Parts: sequence; structure tokens; C-alpha cells
Amino acid sequence: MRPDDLPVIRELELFAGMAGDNFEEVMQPAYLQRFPPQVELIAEGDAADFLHVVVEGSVELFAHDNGRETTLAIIHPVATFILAAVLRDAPYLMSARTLAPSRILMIPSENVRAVFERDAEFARSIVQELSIRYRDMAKSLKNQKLRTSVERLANYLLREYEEQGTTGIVNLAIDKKTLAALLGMTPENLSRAFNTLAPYGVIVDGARISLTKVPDLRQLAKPNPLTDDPGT
Amino acid sequence: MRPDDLPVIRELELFAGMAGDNFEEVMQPAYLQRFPPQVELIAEGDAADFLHVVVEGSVELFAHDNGRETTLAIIHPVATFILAAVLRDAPYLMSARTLAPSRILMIPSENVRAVFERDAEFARSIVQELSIRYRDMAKSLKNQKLRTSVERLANYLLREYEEQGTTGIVNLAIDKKTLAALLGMTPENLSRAFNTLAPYGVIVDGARISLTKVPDLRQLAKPNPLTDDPGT
DNA sequence: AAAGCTGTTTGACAATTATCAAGAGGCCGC
DNA sequence: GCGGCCTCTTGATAATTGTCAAACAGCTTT
Repeated sequence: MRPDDLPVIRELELFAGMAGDNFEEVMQPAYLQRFPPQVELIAEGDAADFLHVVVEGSVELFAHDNGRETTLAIIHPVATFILAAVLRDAPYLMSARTLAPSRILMIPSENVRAVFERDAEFARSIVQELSIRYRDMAKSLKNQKLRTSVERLANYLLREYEEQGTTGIVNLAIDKKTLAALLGMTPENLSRAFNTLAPYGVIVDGARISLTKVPDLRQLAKPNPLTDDPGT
Repeated sequence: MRPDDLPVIRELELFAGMAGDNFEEVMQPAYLQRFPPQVELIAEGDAADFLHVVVEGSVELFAHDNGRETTLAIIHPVATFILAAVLRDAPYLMSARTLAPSRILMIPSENVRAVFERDAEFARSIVQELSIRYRDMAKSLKNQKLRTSVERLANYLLREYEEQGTTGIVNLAIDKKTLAALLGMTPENLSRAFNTLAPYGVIVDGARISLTKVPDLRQLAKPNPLTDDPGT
């Protein structure tokens, strides 16, 4: 573990309020590792031995059933994943793979649970983190059940548009196959959904998407904070 | 509040480990109320003023977007709902209505948060509860994204079959319109899905469903603990 | 430059799911 | 009983989404 990584992690809301001793105790047995893209970090069904923190890069959470696969979330730095499994000492419900070259911090589950037991501030942070995650998951379910694939794509683009600073250009950070899985559709369908959005000012050039008629797009997408706004 | 209701609530895992004083503090301002069926208890977007506990009856959690509505979960006694919104002091993401005549305990959010701050055992319980809810939500999302409606129905029936004691009969506790919304389909589609399952030994007689070829049904449904088992 | 690879797009088609309209059956009040 | 109301079902049709095959573009490798 590089010493200059610790402050970044310390600033994570999850660890910010923790007592210094406890932070060291939880970090001491942790290790930070570099992974190339497309490495499977955990597999659904495995025991939750480590809490993972994406320090750099990005991680895709996905799951299988029958023969199919879907993406449930994309995790960007700096954020944790599979916290719930760690706290319950239960098998992971999702698999995780790196999308980009990434650095992942792995903290043994027992240490997380041990410090949780005696650091009230940490417990508080965990509850906030879990609540946010729960609510994000609820929003995803609403998104999936109440919208068509074109609407999901339109709302995704508008969210990225906001997050990338409302210039008319949205850069897709993930490839279209992954985006399709995240939005709950096939790559072919995503390609056609982009075409459907052309009259609403959506111009595709590889990973560069221009939005030239945002008001029109917004009217189609009908974004809703109670379905779209992440992290609240 | 009837005195003989308290022990039941006390046994709820969420409150079981709590110190006696704190339990009284959190219960003192709470009130228990009777509601007829189809009463809307909370609406999405409202402030989370109360933690709700279903003591008797049942409650449907549902949500809107565009003009559509879907059911996200059915809550049976004794269990809480909208815990995450209460802990974050954020607007509800879902609405709730009674399905049956119900008794609902309502605890002011501030009291929950106050006791959470100083009762470590309660904090622990909350984390467990939240983790379970998060994982249930993740399972629902997998169910929705990875399965067809016929598969979702088949798995629902098998789960009920197990929970109702593996007699060949499953009694639907909710009407078919609500079941359709829970499974993410229209009532018409549900009706047809039941017909599709007829060759797999599913015989419908109103709310009484007979399962005469459970192995066949299981083969079609391919149930998966990581998608189906609730509360783990 | 040619070959091969990957990711994406397009076309043709099939499966799934939704919509609209109508009908069957049960239940309640008059 | 009769009518009305409600839930559920069925039929016809349309919209959405998925599947399979092929083509294409952008890469890298040779």
C-alpha cells in the first residue's frame, strides 16, 4: 500500500468520521492491488471475504441467471462495493470485473465488521452508505420496470449530460455492449434505440454523443428525481 | 397503543437487542393505527416523517413514473418499511397502501435517528435490516432483468409453494392485478402466463393454485438462491 | 497491404409483452 | 331475482424487445 493513497481513502465518506486508531486497524491488513481490464474480481456465490474499494479505474457489477448476464451497476472511484454482503457475512449476489486498468483496495471483512462493532461514527457512515445503495437499487428497479428501453437510454444520456457539464457532448465512458447490459437490453437494441433518438437531437459518433435538442430529449425522457438522481 | 402489542414489536429483529430505556423512548411517541384496505399510507416524494411497522394485515409498496405504476414489494407482518428514507431523512421513493385491513405502527423518524445515535445494538440491527433489504432489492432487479415474465411467475409460485408448506396447493394472498404488478407485467399477460404454465402442472382455480408437477415446474423456473431466496 | 479481431450496426425475423375491446363469472345491494 | 360492479379472462392486434446472420469500421498484427 502506497502511503499517498491512504488520504484519498480516508476522505471517502465511509471512513471520514472514523477514529484514527480504528482507521489504521482496518487499513493495516488491507492491500491495494493493480488489475488490468476485464479481470473478474469476485464471483456471485463466493463468500464475502473482502470489502472492495475502487481507488482508480472502474468496476462493473454483473450477475447471471439461466444463461443470461446483466450489468447491475458501474462503480467509479472512490467508492466501495459489496458492502452489504460483507456486513451480513453472506455470499455475494453479484460478480465484479474491472472495466479499465484499476487499483482496488481490499479490506478483510472481519476487520470491517470488528471496527464497525466499536466505532459508532463508522457505524453511522455505514448506515448512510447502505441507505444510499438501497435507494439507488430501488431507483434502478423503478427505471427498469416503468420505462421502455428508449426512455432508459434517453434518461441515461441526460444524466451523463448533467454530470459532464452540460456541454452538448456526452462521452460514453463504457463501451456500448456494457451500456446495453446496464440499460437492460441487447447491443442490437441499443443501436436501434440511438436511431430512435435521432429526431430528438441525439447524434452518435462512436463514443461521442452530441445532444442538440436537449429540451426535446427531456420531454421524451421525462426524468424524475425519484427514479434518476443517484446518491440521495 | 395497546399494551399487548408491544411484545410483538419488541420481538422484531430490529428492536430485539435494544436497551429497555431506548425501546421505551422510541415507542412512547409512536402510535398504532388501524386502516381499512386500499388506504394510501405514504406517497413517493413525501418527507420521511415516520418509520412504519406492519403489525397486522399487509402493505403494498408501489411507485409511479410516466403514467405507469408498478409494485415493488409486499410487506407482511411483522416488518418495517421505508427504513432507508427515514435514516437519510430523504423523500420516500415509493408509495405505500394497505392491501388488507391493517394495523400500522408509526414511529417518528427523529426518534428512530436519535436512538440510533446512541444505542450500538440498535445500530447493528439497523445495518442488518438494511443489508437484507438491499440484497432483496438486488435480487428483484436480477429477477426482473434476467427472466421472462413466465419464468418470474414460475419462480414466484415455487417460492410460495415452499413457504406454504409444500402441500400441492398455493393460495395467492394478493389479487392477480397486484401480483401482475409485482411481477412486472400486465394482468392480461399474467393470465396468459398461467395458461403457459398449464403443461407444467399449474392449475388455476381463482386464488387457489394447484401444482401437480413441481419437478417440471422447477426445471422450467430454474430457481436460484442468489436471485430468489429472500431475507439472506 | 492483407488478415484477423473486436465492437458495432443493419436487416430479416421471431418471441415477448402491451393495448384495446369484449365477454364470462362472481358478488353485492336493491 | 335482477342489474350493476368488479375481477379476471380471452381474442385480436400492435409495440417492444430479442435472436440470428451478415456486413462494416476501426484496430492491431503479421
